Amino acid sequence: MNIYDVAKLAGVSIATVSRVVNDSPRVSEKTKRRVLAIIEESDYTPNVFARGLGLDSMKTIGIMCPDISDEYMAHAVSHLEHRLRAYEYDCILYCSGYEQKNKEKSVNLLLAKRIDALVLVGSIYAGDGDDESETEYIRNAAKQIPVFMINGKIPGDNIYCGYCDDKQVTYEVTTELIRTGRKRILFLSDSYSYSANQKLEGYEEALRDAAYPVLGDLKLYTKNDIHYVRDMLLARKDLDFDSVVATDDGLAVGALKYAAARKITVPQDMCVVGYNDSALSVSCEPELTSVDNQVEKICNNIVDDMIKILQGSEDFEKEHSVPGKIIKRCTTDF
Amino acid sequence: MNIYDVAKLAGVSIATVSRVVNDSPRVSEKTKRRVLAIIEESDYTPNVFARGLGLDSMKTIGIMCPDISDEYMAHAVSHLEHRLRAYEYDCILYCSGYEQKNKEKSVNLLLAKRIDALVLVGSIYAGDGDDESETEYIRNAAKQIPVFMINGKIPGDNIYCGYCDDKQVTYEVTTELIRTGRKRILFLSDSYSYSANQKLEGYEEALRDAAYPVLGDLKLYTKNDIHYVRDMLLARKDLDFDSVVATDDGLAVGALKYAAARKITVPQDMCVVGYNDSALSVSCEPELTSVDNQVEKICNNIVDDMIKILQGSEDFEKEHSVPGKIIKRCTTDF
DNA sequence: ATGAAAGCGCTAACAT
DNA sequence: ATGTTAGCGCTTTCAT
Repeated sequence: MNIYDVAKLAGVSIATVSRVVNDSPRVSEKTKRRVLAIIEESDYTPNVFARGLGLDSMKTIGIMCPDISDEYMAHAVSHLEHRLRAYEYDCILYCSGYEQKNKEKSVNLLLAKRIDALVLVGSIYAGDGDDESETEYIRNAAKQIPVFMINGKIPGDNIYCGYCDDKQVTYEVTTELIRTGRKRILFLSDSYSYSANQKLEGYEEALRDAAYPVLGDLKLYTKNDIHYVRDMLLARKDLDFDSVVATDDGLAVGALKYAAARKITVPQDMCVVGYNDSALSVSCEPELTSVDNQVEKICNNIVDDMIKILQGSEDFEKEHSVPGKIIKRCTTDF
Repeated sequence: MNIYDVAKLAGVSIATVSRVVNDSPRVSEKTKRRVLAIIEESDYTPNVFARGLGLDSMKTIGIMCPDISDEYMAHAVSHLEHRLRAYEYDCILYCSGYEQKNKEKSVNLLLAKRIDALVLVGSIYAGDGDDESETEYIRNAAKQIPVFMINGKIPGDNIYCGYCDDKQVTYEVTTELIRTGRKRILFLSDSYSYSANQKLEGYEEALRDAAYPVLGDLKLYTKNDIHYVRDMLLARKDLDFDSVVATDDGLAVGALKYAAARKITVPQDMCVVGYNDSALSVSCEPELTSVDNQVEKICNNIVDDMIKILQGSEDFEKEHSVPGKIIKRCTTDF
């Protein structure tokens, strides 16, 4: 059943059917009703490929993330999908993995699909900020279609960014820890991404502002695996710390497991703060104080702006920064 | 840059370019090389819409799940996406929510996209097995394209199912609990889905086989929220149980929190078994014995068969059942 | 081995 | 208000 069949059945031309389907005002109420009736009873659906060919768009947004089974990214994708659906856009999902080569390849495959815009979820795509060539492929993509970053920031034409102010909130967290008497705060991270670097900056600035030394020993990079972190900490007998600022809840829970193994009481003898306010944070014992980085808000902002940009409007922000929110639970005494 | 431009530059017809692009053997090695060179240096990519229009396929699979922020579904989608990518299929993702109406609407929107096949993730789509009309929209979809269920089973032409043998493994878990002396086993669930019903059957059969009574009191349906479950259990002072079989880790962790609040020692005075072997199960304390329902295996099986079906091969299974695996941790004494 | 041309189903410019 | 028709860029059949 195509537009010709419908036209024939309704006794009109295909142009009229097309007008009806696209809700053009240049059709009389009467014919419109007749055509609509035929469409209804014949179960006609316009061929999206033909339409795409003509308009050079299928109203599809490419969403790329390193790993959809990561809770944070899954949440981001969930919000993006919902918001985009409200605007009648579809999402095609690419999980690129974490390797540079695959990230580049995925972007190219996605571009070949003639998507209307590209969303990159995860600060991993922003690189570590040092090496420009690392993000070259993103700037190239932006030459063809608008590119949006969730939780990442890279400069460039046609690139729009939304992120949590990780530096500020990590500064606040660290400062609270200092205020409540912590002397040796361990910074625990699992990556050198843009966002991890922001968190580190906030941590260091808080230390400096409190006239604390910034010690290399107290900055640890490890694998985001609860047991791995616990065992690693257990093995590092030289390490002396009375609190932990982690860039992810998984790392924080690992620290909690370490405390349990060493019979260290939390929060009295050790404070822990996680990041992302994930399901882990209420599953562990004691329940974890964590930072909510407002991914829903970021995603909604980005989608709303994307639609405006795709419609050619000028009324949007090139960047959105939202403040993080400290969710106080039981692993801190503030 | 389109096929005409490439043809002109290479001094051949568009048919030849098309043959080269599609790796047809009916092109001389020499022209092939020349055309390939032009394609390379001009960055030509075939227009997927035009190709889709001609072939009536864009090599795209529709993946639908109620909620991608659910860990289980996120994992399923992750595995599906990876496997499909290996076969050069793209995924378009729809999150339908849990309401019947939206599920039906989402399927129809997806069908209108002229996807090559549809994957339904989550036993929620299989209904509760009682009401046929609830799954009518799926059988209708199957009239147009093959439909695949991850963790669900509904009969019908062109519908293919992959699932974990939830009944069997729940039977085993319950039997172990009985063997280790548990008398009053609470069955905790959050839905009446196909899979939840299978688990219930396994639970009941185990009780019957052990000549235990099957008590209505001990079958509880609640919300999948850790604190909610804890508080609900705390409020039900009448309830007497010495172990819990939960259909999801979140529920199980809720039971654990209840035990902690009541100072009940786990596993000595109360055993708990979760389901899905999620990140929660190693985050909580003590760590949770859980059932791994082998979602990766199910997804891979389904995708492999899907490809065969799309290629017209007959060498596939209409159904895949994989056994669940009990991951023993610290909340049981078996 | 290669080319010419029909056809896929739609949108939109133009004609009436 | 409605119809006619030219693309959109590809695949494929049929000639050569």
